[in-house]
Amino acid sequence: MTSTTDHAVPPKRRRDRAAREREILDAAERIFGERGYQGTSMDEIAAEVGVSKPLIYQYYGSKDGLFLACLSRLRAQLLDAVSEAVLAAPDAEEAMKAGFVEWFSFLDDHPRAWSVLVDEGMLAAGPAAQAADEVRADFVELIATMVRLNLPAGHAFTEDEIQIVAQSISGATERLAIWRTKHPAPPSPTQTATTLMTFLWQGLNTLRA
Amino acid sequence: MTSTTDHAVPPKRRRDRAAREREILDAAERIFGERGYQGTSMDEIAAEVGVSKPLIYQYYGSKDGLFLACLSRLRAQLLDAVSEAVLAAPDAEEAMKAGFVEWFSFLDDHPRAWSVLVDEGMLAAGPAAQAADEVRADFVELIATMVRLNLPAGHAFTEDEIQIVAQSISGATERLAIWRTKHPAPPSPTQTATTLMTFLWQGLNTLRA
DNA sequence: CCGAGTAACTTACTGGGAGTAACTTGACTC
DNA sequence: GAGTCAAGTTACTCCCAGTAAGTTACTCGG
Repeated sequence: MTSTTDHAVPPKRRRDRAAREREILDAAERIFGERGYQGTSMDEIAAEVGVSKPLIYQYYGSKDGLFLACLSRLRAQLLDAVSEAVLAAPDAEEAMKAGFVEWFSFLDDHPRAWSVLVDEGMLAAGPAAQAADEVRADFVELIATMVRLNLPAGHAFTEDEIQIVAQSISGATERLAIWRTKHPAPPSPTQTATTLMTFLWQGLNTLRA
Repeated sequence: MTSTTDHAVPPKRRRDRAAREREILDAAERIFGERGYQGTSMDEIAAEVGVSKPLIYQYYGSKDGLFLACLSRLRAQLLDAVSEAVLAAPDAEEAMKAGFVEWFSFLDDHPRAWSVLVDEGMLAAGPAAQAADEVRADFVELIATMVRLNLPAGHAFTEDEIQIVAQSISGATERLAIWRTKHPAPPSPTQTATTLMTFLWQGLNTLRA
């Protein structure tokens, strides 16, 4: 008598591809976030999902591919949050500040996301590098747009000059995010954003006053 | 007759520890610079030096340890070059600009060094992470010193605020260095430094004028 | 010149993890 | 219920970081 174990534990049913991909991505995001890229093995992720390793390879191609997929999704969420804050602001100055506040807040509220983002340097070499750059480029473009809006109509700035400014700001925010996580008692997102904003807006020279 | 093969090809003589360590470090720097951290195997470095792998482990402990040693030496050279430029300048503004010019120039002239520096994110996790941070911290400290010198004597800035500014500038320069390597025709070190300097000094707001 | 001691160095291995070839199982269609 | 195709698995290979245990060259006191 096939002792139908009570109310039928659904014993690992098959799911369609999209659902499994999401499941795998969720698990990967969590584990990468906890242990970092190097510290995570594909077997571990497979075990977590309750699936075998080759399935993950079938869907994501490689460890880099899976990591990149996590990275892209997280970056997109972050970009959405920041964009929303920026668009809701009344003027350029407020927009930039709101963007910074949201950036630091989001990272405070999503520590796992954060770890994945930090590890993206891992992809510096290899074929995934270019894809990783493109993901990051969205952010620089948002900043560049804000910078352009802040310049007078007939300004004399070249595209390279605008890029230099936008890249600088992007690099600054990323470094500050890292700094805050190592700081025993980091300044609040608002405070950090305010100081950064003042500095970027006024410049070093006028800070003397 | 021990046929002294002509003018004695020294057939792999032993060397004292310090000399071997330097030899290993040089080879490691070159290969890490060419293939990146992940793409380099310890066997490869060992073969390059003409020595067996365990010797490298005896001297440097681990792959991370060896990489960190390369990183430290390169960072020290870079810091020296930049410090010298900064100290030779007549005032704070010139000092900062000279520092930026030297930073970008050095990285242009030492592409291998550069690749290693980019890959330092590789150490984000693991026990080497803290050591890597300390190496980088020297740079931030140099910048922080310049920032402090530029502020009036009885200023009202907290240490955290100064750190925010210094970290931002450091992050900006690193990101710009990466940007320049991907740029098909990057602006010259002087040009990049000038634009960055103007932006940092005047601030976004005054750029409008 | 010779043995003892030591530092430089090697051979030969383990373990773990990325990636893959080849096969099986379940669900749906006609 | 036979055919078919996607979902999924077992059972490997290879590569590479790291190590245990031994061997060889140099040095220094006698």
